[in-house]
Amino acid sequence: MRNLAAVTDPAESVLLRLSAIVELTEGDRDLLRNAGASTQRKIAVRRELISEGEPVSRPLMILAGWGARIRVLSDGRRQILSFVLPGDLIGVGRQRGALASSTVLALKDMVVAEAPCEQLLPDDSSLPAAYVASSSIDEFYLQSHITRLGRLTAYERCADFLLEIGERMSLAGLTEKNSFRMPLTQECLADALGLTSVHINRTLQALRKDGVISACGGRVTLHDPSALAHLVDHRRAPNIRRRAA
Amino acid sequence: MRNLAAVTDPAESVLLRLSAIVELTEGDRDLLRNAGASTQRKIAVRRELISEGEPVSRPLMILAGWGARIRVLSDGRRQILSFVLPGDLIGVGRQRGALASSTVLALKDMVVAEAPCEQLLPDDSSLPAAYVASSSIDEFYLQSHITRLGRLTAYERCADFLLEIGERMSLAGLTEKNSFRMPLTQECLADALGLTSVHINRTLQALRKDGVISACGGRVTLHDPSALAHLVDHRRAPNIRRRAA
DNA sequence: CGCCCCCTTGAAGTGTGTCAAATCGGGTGG
DNA sequence: CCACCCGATTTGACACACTTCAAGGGGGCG
Repeated sequence: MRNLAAVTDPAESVLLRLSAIVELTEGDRDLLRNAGASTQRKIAVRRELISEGEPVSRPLMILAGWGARIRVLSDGRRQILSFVLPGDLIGVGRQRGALASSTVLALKDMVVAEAPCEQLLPDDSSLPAAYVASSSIDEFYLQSHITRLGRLTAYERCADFLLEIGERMSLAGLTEKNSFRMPLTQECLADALGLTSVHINRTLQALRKDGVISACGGRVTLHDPSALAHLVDHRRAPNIRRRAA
Repeated sequence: MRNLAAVTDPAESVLLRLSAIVELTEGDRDLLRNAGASTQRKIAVRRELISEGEPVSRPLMILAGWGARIRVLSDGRRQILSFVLPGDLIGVGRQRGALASSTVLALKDMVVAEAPCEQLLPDDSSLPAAYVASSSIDEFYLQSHITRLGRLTAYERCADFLLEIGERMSLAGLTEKNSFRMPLTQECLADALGLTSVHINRTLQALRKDGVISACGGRVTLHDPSALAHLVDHRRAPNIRRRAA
């Protein structure tokens, strides 16, 4: 049972996600587990994990909770650039001391830990490769988000977005069948998808009416992900080693 | 005269851009100039520099020409994710052999060369730092693009976009005062900014009528960049060492 | 000269935004 | 256990930014 494991080991999501990217050595796993156990700290809702314009701290791994990378315009308009999920790494492959290009906000209480430092790894470690691959996956999702905002309708944006989150939650071992927790308000969805919360509401209703998703109590179920993926021409991240299953 | 220098040394734009990011050693400059002279090749318009889903080749530096990173949907809709300009690096900090997440297309005839290989650099080289910083700047621009598409009006999108391109051209030493060449069709602009070419046309007219830009013969002039930047809440890339001037 | 691509313009349609009010649901205090 | 409150969701009516469709014009190039 993956979910039970996630409870026992705080770094479980990170381990799952990274081993879907590269083959981790046993040493790597220990390093991650140790870092997860010894350097973890909590970030309360609404707190900023990283603040735009300030020097970034050490690279972090996300053990639990949801965050969002955001930009806020001077008149209050807000854009969510990406969501930060358990298993994700942030700030790896950045030069130390560089200024953050955007703010990362905790949407739910989060637990984070410091990612093992790249300079102090054994020679046979595959973590450097994992870090590089992890950031190319992040870049892929940024590109997908651009395409969503630029060329998809509201209906397609929602569907495509839910597919992506489902994929990412699955990588972190946080799905059961095609269902996962998604503790986002419709206003958050709106800020991510470039719409208003009113329109998000109507669009989600349309998706439910069409029977492609159901949602209740912060839990989303995709009824037929592959059919939906085909419908909205959804692309999955390349460079992920598909599980045998 | 910077422009004359750009003619004499093919790697001039790369040198200018990278030295705005980090302090380059004399050895670094030689490496870049040599690579620029010895490994350069041309890419004809409409040719793909990188093809989505295929393994990426060696990291490249752009010596001349314009390219675009694109995604195409199955029904023909197209989104331009970013533009590739002289001085840019592409594919640095990616694991060799990984699959490309998007296609890079030459919009004009391009000249590219292989970027000096990270493994073969002298210890005092600052190129690794430059590569890392260069890709965080790329990421910054992706984030800006998301914000443009998600939360700005057509008018703001165009203005913000032109400011960004002006900034980048200036880094590569390709501006004169506030004017630069921009060989993009309005359809390209539309595909980048998530609009139709018809609407781009009308929006550019509005910008001209308001006296904020003028454009003729593929040359754009921004009449008062800082006022415009303030108007549309434009943000410049962090981590760029401003020239003393 | 004539073709082709790109830009330009007009008129009409629609997806999404705006504004405002009602309802729901979960927490809190009496 | 009920009364209240607050944020989130839902609904309706209307407005408008942007799209669509279609036709015309301009400039480079064979």
